[in-house]
Amino acid sequence: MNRRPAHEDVFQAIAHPARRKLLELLEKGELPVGELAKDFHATPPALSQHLTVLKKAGLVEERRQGRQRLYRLTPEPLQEISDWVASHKAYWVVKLAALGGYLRQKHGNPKT
Amino acid sequence: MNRRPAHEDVFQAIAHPARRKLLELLEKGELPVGELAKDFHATPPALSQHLTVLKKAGLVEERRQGRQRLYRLTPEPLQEISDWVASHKAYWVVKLAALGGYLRQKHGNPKT
DNA sequence: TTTATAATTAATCTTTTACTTAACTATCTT
DNA sequence: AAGATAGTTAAGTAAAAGATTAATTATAAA
Repeated sequence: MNRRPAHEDVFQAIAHPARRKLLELLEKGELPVGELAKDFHATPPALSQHLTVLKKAGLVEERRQGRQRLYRLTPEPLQEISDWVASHKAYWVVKLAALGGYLRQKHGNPKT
Repeated sequence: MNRRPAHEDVFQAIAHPARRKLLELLEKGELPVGELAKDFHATPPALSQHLTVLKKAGLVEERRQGRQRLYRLTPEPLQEISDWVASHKAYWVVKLAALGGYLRQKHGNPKT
């Protein structure tokens, strides 16, 4: 069945809030670990390990410059999340809209 | 800082492929556990435990009918995923488009 | 060349996750 | 009432995830 190993799974990678934060920080552009560390309450090894997870999931790439390591976002794998959301959202929307309709009937017309 | 406990986190809940599959199955409508089990290679307790995770994340609700338990999708918490994707996708798109541009320059014009 | 800096890797520990088997609860059928 | 059915809860275990401290690598500065 060839399932992708958990440690390369993008759903898994974004499951931890610390890693989502890292991705968000990297939207500012390529940054050295030291910069990431500033906005981040964790020891250097913990940070490094989270970055490794992101790297294995293909979400970041690393480049060395002097003694710094610069990380940049490579967002392509996030497409898988986006696709999953998109392919199911159609259903949710109907579902949630139906709930909205129900609530409007029940409580009056908050948002005609 | 009031972080939501991991066992109620929707990102965590959808991180496991088995749970994503359950959500997808439930798009067909409310179903008893036995129906879910058919499309699902797992022992009853394993299935039950995955359903519990989904329930704690607010993604499904359970209703008893005779000796069956019917589960239905309550997709509202998935909005958090959708919002996260939406709020970052703007950035990815630029990033990926830029890469596309780069590739076009480099390899000729696959998709003017 | 020694020392400092930036960050990772290694080793270890704790906690959480996922799964399993066994026992249990509730309902339905006979 | 005695099974059978549907599913959960409990208890135990193994593996994975996350964090920590200590050791290591590579580069830069003194």
